[in-house]
Amino acid sequence: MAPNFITEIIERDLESGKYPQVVTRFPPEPSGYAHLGHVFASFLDFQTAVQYGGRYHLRMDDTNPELATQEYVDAIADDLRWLGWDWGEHFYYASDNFERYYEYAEQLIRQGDAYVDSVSGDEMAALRGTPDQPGTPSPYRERTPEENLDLFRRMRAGEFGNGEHVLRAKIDLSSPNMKLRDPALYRILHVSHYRAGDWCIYPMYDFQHPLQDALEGVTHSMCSLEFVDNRAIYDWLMERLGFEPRPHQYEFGRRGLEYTITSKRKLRRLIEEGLVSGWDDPRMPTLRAQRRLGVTPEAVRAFAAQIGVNRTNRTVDLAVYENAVRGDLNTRAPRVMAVLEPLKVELTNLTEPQELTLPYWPHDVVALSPDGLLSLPGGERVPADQAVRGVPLTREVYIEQSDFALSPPKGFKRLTQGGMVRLRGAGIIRADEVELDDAGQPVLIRASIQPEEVGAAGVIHWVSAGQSVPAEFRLYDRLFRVPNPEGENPQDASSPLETPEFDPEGMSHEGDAPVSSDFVRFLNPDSLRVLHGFVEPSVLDDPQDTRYQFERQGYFWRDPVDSREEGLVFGRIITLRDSWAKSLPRAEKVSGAGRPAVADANGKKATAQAPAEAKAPDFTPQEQAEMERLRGLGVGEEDAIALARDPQLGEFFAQGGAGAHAAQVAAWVVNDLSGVLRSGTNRLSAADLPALAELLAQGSISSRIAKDVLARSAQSGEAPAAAVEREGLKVMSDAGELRRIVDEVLAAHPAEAEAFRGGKRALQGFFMGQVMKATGGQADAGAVGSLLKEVAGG
RNA sequence: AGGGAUAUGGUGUAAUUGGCAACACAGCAGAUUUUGGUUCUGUUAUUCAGGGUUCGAGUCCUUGUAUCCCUGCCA
Repeated sequence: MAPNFITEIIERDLESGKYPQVVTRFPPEPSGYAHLGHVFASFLDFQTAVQYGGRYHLRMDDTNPELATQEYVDAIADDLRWLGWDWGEHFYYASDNFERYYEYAEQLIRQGDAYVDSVSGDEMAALRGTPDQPGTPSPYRERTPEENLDLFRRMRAGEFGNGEHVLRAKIDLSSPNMKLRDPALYRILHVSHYRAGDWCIYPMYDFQHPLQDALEGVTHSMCSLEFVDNRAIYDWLMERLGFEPRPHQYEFGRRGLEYTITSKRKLRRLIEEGLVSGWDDPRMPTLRAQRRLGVTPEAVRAFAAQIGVNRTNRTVDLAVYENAVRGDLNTRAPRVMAVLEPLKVELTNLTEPQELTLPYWPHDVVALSPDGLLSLPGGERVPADQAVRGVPLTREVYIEQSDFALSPPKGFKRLTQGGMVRLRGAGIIRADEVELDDAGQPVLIRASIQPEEVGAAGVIHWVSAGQSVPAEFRLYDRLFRVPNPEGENPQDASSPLETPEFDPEGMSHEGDAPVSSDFVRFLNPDSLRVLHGFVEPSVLDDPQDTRYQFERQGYFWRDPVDSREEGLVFGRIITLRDSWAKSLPRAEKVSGAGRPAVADANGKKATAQAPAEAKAPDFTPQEQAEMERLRGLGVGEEDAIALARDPQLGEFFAQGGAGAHAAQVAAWVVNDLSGVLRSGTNRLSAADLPALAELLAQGSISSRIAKDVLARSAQSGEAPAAAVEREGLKVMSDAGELRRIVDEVLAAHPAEAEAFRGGKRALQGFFMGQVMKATGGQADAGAVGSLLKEVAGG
């Protein structure tokens, strides 16, 4: 996990001793299968704990009895274990603590912090008000604790029907944060829970989640950005219930993946409509599907590790995932050959069948091996010369249809009529005769093996026609044609035939169904191609879960569900990168593997806007008058605006009585002191500012010195001018002295100094900073600047 | 509209907290290659906009703009 704002917080907390160790948790709701979207969140939770020597919990957030099932619990835990996580005994269920939550709810009621409300759902929503309309108290808001307790107990006892009452926190009905307008804590739901049995009241997320964090001893509770507003409830609860030490919630931005959807509802729809074969259809983004596809846990984790963390929702380039998958497979998958779309070649001068011995690994993977050993498909590590398999070469072989062209495009490095090409490991052949079918397509090539000396531009793969194994090949491609299938994709042009009529007014008369926003129409019609071809016989001896690179085709493995000994089914995990296909015009592409031109996805980013003229801010007449008064004093325009609009700053400035130094004092107040003034941590007296300004005006201190002193005085309360006096601060402008320091600094950074002398002017700032550091900020910047220019220039 | 959050190359993140705008992926060019793969080398391109403070601003101040979240008895 690369450093991020959360690790920063953790390091601070660990250092200050706030917590003895980090405890995190990943809290999925068991109402669906884990998918690539969860990978990032779980990785952040788990890996962060690992990194700081803490522990991590897996927790099932199963407070909604209508959604949670044991099947999902098992599946999620299984997938996460597959990813390599081990939470030991720290596997929790929210439902294990229903009894304890209940006790805390009673405590809140007794404290007067919660009440039973008895209005309908609709009414409650109406009473909550709107963002600019404060809520109105429900008629039941002032029930006594006794009354509430009685009602709440009877709720639990099952005396009421669904929705008749709710328990609500009593917080603030007029809060601008809607979450704080007396959120519901418990609802009545006569549904039995898959684990907890016959409860009829269920805790809401906002009540349950913080409590569960606290009960587990979680320290840093990470969740996604949409819960920012909920943090107020979290903190309120922790405070009211007196948890100490207590967990804190931190929010991070979600990470989506291009060409992928993660909405449970939409994924379910794909299955229900038969658009994919199930939750483990290899095209699905679920972990089950990626497992079946053949992606390894190491690759998934490498992917997760590469994604950064911050507080913005972002969509990650699919290439990052593909890169992780390929990088993992390159050194994991032995090379063998398979022909997916066969074209028969007769080797007319091959008299006897041969058994070739070909290496599993290309030269570069061999070179990469640290111990010189290489894996056999079974996993055994052997010396390079033993990492081989037998491959039969017979008079009839198959090559790939796309590896022969009657009229080759420019740059074609494969077989052509009369041309030469190397059959991997079997020598060079020349196509002497081509037999065509009625449609003019080649059906048989008669070729002859040529001596090595003739040379060949390219190498193609092949299998023996008589001694290879028939197999089905499933070629998967991305499920969607567009990078953001859940967005609007206004520039969806990759399917010209289906492009709807452009309707600038957005008033299409046939717009009854929201078809345009329907993600299904972005499905890639070629996301699955099934081919029947042949694979070399060596694979029959290998373990079922061997991942191969079929040379020049991609990475494959046996479909763990559908492949049989007598009916091999290989699924393509991922293609090889193909810079040849990329360079070809669209029509000539061999397969649909090319990537559609990037249609800029919907609103992930502010689409560059015309230089919208900055609207003039609105000022009240009072502000206007105050600004003019300040301007009259000599205060700069920007500073005047700030002082006039922020009463805290304005007032502080006024106390200063700056007189002739008004402009300088105003600048300090606005630019350097606004932070401490607003946070209320300032100890500096405004009346002390003019004296400092006077020193600056006289030239005895620099503005850098003034700034530094100001910062210190804001903390200590000492008059800045007095601090200058006491610390003996003054501008250091003695040329000889400065030159000595500059030389020292240059000597201390020889590499940079050389680059600087060589003309890298950007280093000016670097050296200036070094000089300032060396002199405690007292060097005369102007003088140092000219010294440095001399160095760079001469 | 009220509140909240965010903004750095095409994409995802860094930047010693005011001092060389960097890393990875993608792109482009070249080298190596019995995989149009891999690897290696080089290279293009970035601080949302305007203003201010400063010797120096991605970072501080200010005014805007854009995007996302919040008005479930879901999580």
